[in-house]
Amino acid sequence: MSEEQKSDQRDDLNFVMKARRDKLDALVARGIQPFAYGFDRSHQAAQAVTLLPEGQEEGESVRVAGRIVAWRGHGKTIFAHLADSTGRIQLYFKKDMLGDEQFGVLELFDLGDHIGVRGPLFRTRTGEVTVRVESVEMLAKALRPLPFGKEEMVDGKLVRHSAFSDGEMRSRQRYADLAVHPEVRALFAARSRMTSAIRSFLDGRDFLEVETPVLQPLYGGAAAKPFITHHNALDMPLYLRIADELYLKRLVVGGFDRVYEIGHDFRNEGIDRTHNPEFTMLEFYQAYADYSEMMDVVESLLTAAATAVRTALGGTDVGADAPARDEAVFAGPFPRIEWVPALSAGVGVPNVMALDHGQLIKAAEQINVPKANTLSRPKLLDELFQHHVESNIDRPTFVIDYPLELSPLAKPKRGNPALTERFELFAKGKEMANAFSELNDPIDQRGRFDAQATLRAAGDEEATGVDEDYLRAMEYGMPPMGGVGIGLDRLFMYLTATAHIRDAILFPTMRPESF
RNA sequence: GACCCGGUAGCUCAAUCGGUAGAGCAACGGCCUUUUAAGCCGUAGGUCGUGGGUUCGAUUCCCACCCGGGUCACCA
Repeated sequence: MSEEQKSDQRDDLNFVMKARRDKLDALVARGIQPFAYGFDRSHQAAQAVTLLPEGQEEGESVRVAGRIVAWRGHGKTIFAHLADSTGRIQLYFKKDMLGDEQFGVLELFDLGDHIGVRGPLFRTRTGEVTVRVESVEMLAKALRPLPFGKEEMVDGKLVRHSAFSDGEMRSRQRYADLAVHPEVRALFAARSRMTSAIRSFLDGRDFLEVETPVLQPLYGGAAAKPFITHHNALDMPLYLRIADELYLKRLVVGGFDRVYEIGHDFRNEGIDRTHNPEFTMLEFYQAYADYSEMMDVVESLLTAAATAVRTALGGTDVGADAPARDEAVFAGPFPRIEWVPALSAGVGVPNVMALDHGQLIKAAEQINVPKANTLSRPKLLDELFQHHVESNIDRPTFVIDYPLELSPLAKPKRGNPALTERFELFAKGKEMANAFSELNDPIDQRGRFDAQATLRAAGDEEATGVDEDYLRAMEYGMPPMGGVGIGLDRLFMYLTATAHIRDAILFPTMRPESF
């Protein structure tokens, strides 16, 4: 930055920020360090409030720290609220108590400043537990006003006035969103608890958490457009992974019978209510298990995740209608319905697989699938299934035994090679998990890779190449195994009834702002 | 990518059938020693998303673009 720009900086600030800079200067002039190194807290806010038993008027002295979130001056007294990660506590400043000099410094305080205070607890006329402040320290001056709204309790419900509600700004400036919205913090805290619970669940079943490459020379394990980057020293392209699958299964070849990974996958596709270019995927693989064993695992895992979210949300206002809050939703066993009979019943025919292409197009047109006559048979079947079955599923339900033509990565079903040993878990009409008895025949696998390579050569960007290294691993002998993939953003959205993925991700991908 | 909606003060919003804009909160000054959307009096604060066009005059009408949202397409 040039000297010229630097000197101009203050002139560019709006009047609100100028006033705060002036206060900062005034603090320094009075010998007060506006950005402290620490503060010796005795209690968190929520904890301090509980220290004064009902009926007691005066209590012990506490030291609490946090952000000023409300400020009501009355001349020679001031009431304020201080908020930390646990909650808020009222502060009472009195000129007689602090003395002229300390009380005068309070003129230089603003909403959003971090301060630390010390003083005894007491109960105000209205019964609120409050700190009678005997000393106060500035911990960090806020030079930019936070978009605080005002709050009011109406019939026991919190009503916000002039709240920070612009969705774009809340996503871009998540720090501000979190700073002024305790319920947003509660939601993301619940997400963290959900992830922890999933880790504990898998760890408890002897799964090993591993880390596999995000930068990959070949991408695979799903059908999606990748992000491409370049490694300078090796002078070669690298892809950001679209799935963890192939590396995790290499590890099972290596003798780790149960592995899982929680990490980001990257797909270079559109952004909408349920898609973010990077998202959190859980994949886990269990040697010697088939898909029916994995259904039991998924059922327990989902219940553990829901319990964690329910516990974390606790008494907060977040997600009153969240499925996680209703224990009954997760009471097992989850219903299991077979793909072909379910769809046949939905369409109203004895066996949907017996329909020819023309009949499928007709059925698709009846439910207003656009350009139905241009779609392939698998795509038509999928459209029909989404409409007649998926969208009607409310409580967690396993759909099992998909047609082979819809499931190129799954092993054929024992006793019926037209089907595969595959299940998907659905809830509220959305896919929660996808799992198979994993293909472990390297000859079959090579054939499927070759087919992909042909598609790729024909211009299908989502088709993958032949992964010779993965085939080599499989040729060494890959035990049979069950594998499951669960998109954690979507799982969390379901559990908390969050409608937009951007509200389930702390920093969703957005176009950059110009500054 | 297509279509629709939006972008006005720090925040939440209003208005202008074309004559350079208002409110509440926040801010600033004053009064107020138990308030809690504190109150009362006063003050200040805006390149009306950006760039062009039409016009005596554009925040308003037209065009393009940027940013966001929605619907659709895409995403097995």
